[in-house]
Amino acid sequence: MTPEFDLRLTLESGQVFHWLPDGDGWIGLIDRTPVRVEQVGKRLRISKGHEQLVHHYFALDHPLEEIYATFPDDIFSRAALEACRGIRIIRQPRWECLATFLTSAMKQVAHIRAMSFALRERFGDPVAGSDLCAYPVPEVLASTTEKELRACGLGFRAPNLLRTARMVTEGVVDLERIAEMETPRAMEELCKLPGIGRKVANCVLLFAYERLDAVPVDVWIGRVLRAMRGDAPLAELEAYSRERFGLYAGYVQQYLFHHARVSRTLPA
DNA sequence: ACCCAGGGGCAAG
DNA sequence: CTTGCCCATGGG
Repeated sequence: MTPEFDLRLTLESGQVFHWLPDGDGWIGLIDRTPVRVEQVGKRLRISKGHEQLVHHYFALDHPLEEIYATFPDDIFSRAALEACRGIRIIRQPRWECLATFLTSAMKQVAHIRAMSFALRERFGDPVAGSDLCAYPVPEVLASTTEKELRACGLGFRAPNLLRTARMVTEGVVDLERIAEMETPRAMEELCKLPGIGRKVANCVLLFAYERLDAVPVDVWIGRVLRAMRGDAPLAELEAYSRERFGLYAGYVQQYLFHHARVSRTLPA
């Protein structure tokens, strides 16, 4: 007996990029712990001993009904909620989330997955009891070369990941300390890192720092917001969405994003 | 062949 | 403060 939750939608909604289908369930790593999860009707089958970890990771404590009650009353949001009911905003490890979304710039979800797996296999530690590798720690990535990162398919993102890994390793930006900051200050801090702008920083704030009002405005959300409000610069669209979507704007955004992506009914 | 992808950064207007 | 352009790479 679990609260409202859709495992498949959550894992396929473009928040996280390393889970693998396994029969009727999924296998993945939560940081360095290998876990298997399967949803049977309303029940969740979780690999032995990982119940607490899985509940926390998938944020099953988020008050979903209360969150839905704050969704705006327009045709876009209602349709997205109808189609995506049960998606939760996952609590991701900070560095893994930051680095992965740094590499996401101008890439489709399938490519982000491919780069993530390449980096894990090339530079991450193998995890005992699974075929998966942990996401490489900043210290290891900091000691690679741009060429090695390009070999993982990173393209122009390679120098950014390398320099960001170095800055995090050197403590120029402290990912733990950001957790204590007010969101605007945390945003400012994250944007010091090369390859991290407002969009990626908002992804990190939403998926790794539990700032549930953060709205990453990518090309898809940009289309939805322009359909709702008319053309405007990105910064204005972000402010508009947080004002209009409220306390859980990041949740609204995630539903709009996934719905737009799978239905493809919006104007280009 | 052509277009686009969960953008960022920098120069120029 | 805005807009334009380039940055690699792979899939449709």
